[in-house]
Amino acid sequence: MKVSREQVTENKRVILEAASRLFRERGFEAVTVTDIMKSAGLTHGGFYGYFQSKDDLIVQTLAELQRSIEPFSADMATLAAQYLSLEHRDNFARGCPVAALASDATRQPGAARAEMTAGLKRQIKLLSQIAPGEDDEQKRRAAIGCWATMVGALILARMSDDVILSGEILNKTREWLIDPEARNS
Amino acid sequence: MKVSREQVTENKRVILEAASRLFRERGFEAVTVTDIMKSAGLTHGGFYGYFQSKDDLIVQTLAELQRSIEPFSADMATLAAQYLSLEHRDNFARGCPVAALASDATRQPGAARAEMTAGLKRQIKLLSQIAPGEDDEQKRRAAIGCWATMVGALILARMSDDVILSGEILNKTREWLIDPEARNS
DNA sequence: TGTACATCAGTGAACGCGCGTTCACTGATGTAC
DNA sequence: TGTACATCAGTGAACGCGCGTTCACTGATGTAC
Repeated sequence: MKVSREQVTENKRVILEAASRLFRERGFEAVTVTDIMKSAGLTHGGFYGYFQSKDDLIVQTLAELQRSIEPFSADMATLAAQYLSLEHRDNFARGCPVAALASDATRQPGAARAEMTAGLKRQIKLLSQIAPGEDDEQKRRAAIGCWATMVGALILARMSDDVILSGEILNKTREWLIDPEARNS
Repeated sequence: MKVSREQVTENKRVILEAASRLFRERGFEAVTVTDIMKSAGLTHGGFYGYFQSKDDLIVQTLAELQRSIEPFSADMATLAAQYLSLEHRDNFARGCPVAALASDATRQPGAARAEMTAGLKRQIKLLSQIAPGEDDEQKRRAAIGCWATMVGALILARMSDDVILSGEILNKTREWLIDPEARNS
């Protein structure tokens, strides 16, 4: 049965939101079109009224995630403490898409890679604004270094099935990252 | 046709080697049992004489990769330069399994996660031996921090389809990591 | 050492299954008068 | 404003396909004498 134009707009939003959650939880391949539509309260057949293909959905989901990146209000130390928290580690669905989809995104075809790259550029630019350094060059270098460190540590912490090691990776990386005293002394 | 006992041992080695390469290139899901056996010069039917299931192969492949980690002879700066090189970025098949299989490994069932965790522990222990620091505590923290940074940077560099950005991520992270002057000054 | 036979690694057709995708149909929406 | 009709979003059965896995068969290996 046909639904109203407002409902169509809302449905597309809900489908993209469900896809965004499920992809981060289980990866692109393990999530089926039926899973996503069911999670959005619809049946699988209607999917192709909204998207050309599953690949198209992946691209639009990444585009949406990329657009939703906002400037950071906190400083780098606060951001690192949030990013490297146990809550973020355990919350795949609402957490960082780069960490959740790391190796999956790398293997996607062109259009998805392009959206991911646009997101990386935006993230680095925004991080540069709160990164330490005397000039733009130093700030950008610090932004890239800190960003790589946070993403890497979250991935390693999620990979470990030993909760002690997992927590240690998050804590030690945070200390190492934000406390200059603890680093090369 | 039956083959000799030596050939059987050799075949298992070749299958594991092919799996190790293909999994790093394309991920666990995208590689089929047929792909692996063909790459090892055999047909898919023989696979179940060597492994109980595809999951069993994944576990044994990770176990083999973990066992092959050797102590580092270079210092941290040299290691970072190798790890964050264009050659390593472009060579998935022979490169770091942690970076190549990051999000895939996280979603694997128990036995595979356990092998991955054993590998992480071994890697951190060996890196601690060449990490900077006045005592074991500091060395271990530096090992974890450096390791997270290298893994994260390689993943980000591989994610970007913009070669300029990709190279910049590798170079700036290397500078940021090994040059204390360039960091918080 | 040579021979006859049991063993079993490798082959490739076949299986059940779940996936992405299609399509005829349904019935509420939106429009023309 | 009310009515008759065209539109089209959503449904669910069905499709082709490729996957992991099984199995009857083949023929070289390894062994017993």
